[in-house]
Amino acid sequence: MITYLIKMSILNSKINYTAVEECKIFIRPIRDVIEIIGGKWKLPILTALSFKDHRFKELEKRISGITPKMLSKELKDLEMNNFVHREVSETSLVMVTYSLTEYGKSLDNLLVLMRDWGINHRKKMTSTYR
Amino acid sequence: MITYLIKMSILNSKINYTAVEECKIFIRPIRDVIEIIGGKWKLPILTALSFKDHRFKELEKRISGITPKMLSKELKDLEMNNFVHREVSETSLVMVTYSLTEYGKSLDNLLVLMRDWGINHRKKMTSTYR
DNA sequence: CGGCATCCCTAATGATACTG
DNA sequence: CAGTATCATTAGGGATGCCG
Repeated sequence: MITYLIKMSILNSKINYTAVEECKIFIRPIRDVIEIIGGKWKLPILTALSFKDHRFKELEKRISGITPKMLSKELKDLEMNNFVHREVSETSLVMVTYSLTEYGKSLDNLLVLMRDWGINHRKKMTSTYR
Repeated sequence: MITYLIKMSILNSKINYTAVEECKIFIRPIRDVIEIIGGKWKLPILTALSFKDHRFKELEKRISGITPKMLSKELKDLEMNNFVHREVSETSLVMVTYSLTEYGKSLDNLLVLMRDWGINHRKKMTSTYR
């Protein structure tokens, strides 16, 4: 029988595992993270919202190059994951305001770690090859 | 004049920043990370190599669904980033062995954090919507 | 204003066959 | 065995225009 063991570590442990484990236990949650913050526009949107709440049009103007279609799609994704709050207030015109949720802000810790790792990696790569 | 300030935090600080800052300082390194471990096959390859060194054909068999073309490409990427070491030894047949480098193993810390965040997020999402 | 619907294009991946 | 070459497919976005 195959023994199913959960590794606390992913790459440093010598515990055997099956292809199933490889996929489900380690990879899926990491993929989730990548899906959540990956793509071309998720991070620009999140950082924009971290500064202040934005209306749809404001975001569109601030994030240069984004189309309303993509903005709409990405905002929906972020809202579905509870990172972004969407609030409609009908004055005379339709007005929709997007804001970061507390949960959205809690992404920050992870983002900082990823950023620092990335900065370090880039340093390493550029210093190695010259 | 616009003041250029580096935020230690990404989403929790109220310091203003320009679109340039948004892109270059925070987003690019995070994108780097995503590019390095993203894609369909990078993580399966890394986890496979973490267990033991593999030859090309072994990886191809172990990682179900991958084509030699993709395997070759992904291995090249990983090698370029210094995560994977490629060693050719000519016995009677051509034999190429791939292994994780120490630097590749150092990815582990970050992967564990991402995984744990992802697991937690998935829990949160499934408990919320039922 | 805040979006959706439609068409379109390219880059990434897959399938298959082949080579040193 | 360890890949490469070629063709076929697809999905992620862009461009544009329209609607409540």
